[in-house]
Amino acid sequence: MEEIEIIHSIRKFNRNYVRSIGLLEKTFLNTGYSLTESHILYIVKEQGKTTATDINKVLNLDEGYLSRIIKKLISNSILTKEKSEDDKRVFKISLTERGIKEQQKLDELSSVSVAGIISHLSLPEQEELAHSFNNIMRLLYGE
Amino acid sequence: MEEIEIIHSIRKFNRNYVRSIGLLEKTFLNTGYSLTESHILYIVKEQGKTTATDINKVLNLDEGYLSRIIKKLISNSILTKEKSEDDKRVFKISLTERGIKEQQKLDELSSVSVAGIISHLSLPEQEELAHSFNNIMRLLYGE
DNA sequence: ATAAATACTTGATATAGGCAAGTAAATTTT
DNA sequence: AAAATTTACTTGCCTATATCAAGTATTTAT
Repeated sequence: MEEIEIIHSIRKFNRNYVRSIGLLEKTFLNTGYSLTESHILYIVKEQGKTTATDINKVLNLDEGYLSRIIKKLISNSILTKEKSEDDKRVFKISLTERGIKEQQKLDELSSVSVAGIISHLSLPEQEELAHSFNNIMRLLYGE
Repeated sequence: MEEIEIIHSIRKFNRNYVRSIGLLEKTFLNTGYSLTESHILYIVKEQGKTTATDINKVLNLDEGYLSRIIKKLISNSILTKEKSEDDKRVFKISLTERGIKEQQKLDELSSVSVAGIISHLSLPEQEELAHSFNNIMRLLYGE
């Protein structure tokens, strides 16, 4: 296979996939959260008590933008922050009770959405699909 | 493989890929065009003389939004429109000379960007990658 | 002839995202 | 140990992206 074909395959995928799966829409699965917000909540769930900086090691957002999103999520009682003991520049961020529930709801909705997208496939086909996605992850990000 | 693992694989990919490849950024590859604008130009190149409706069969944007983007691209001399003969509600849209050049530039930049992303891989790995992307395209969209 | 559907436009508004400057605390340099 | 630099986060200001609803003109269906 020539490089031009390889690039062509990837670009074709890029054009189609992101849009078809709704990742460009302003609100994520009509939840009232943006894709970025839902990613932040996912990361806070994963990392437990964390910091804006640590969140941004994953997301690489504009710092000011991230700060504002966190502020908003705090004012909506989804997140809380407390000043760190050892480094007074830092705020420890975590999910509130309500935040945990909301995150789980988003998680569930996301899974249902993906389930819908692959529902027309047989189980072997779904497995093949997962295998291809895993393959890409491994090749691009080494995991 | 269980369904939950399959869904997990896909969601993991979704979380990582879109962001890593820069498809969420406001301007596409620092070109001054948005991702959506560059998709529109790509489609007009592919379809030749076409219409807003036909573009939107691919992109599914808000009609008003698409109308405005086209308007902007026309005022920047990237696109032109002329009233259709047979259906007077319809405008035929096409690339101007300048539009053709701009589209080619975007095309080239996009390819270079993808080339960069896969540059750390060996050719066999790149082929495997392309194969995985093709596989996903086939399974999800039947091509 | 009337109603309904299609193709496109416009107004108003929300939200996402980007850039730059600024504060405060920690770390490094000299 | 004072000065300079870096790090963590915030705020102001702005633009672009996207959404929703209503409106016009033309075509198709009843």
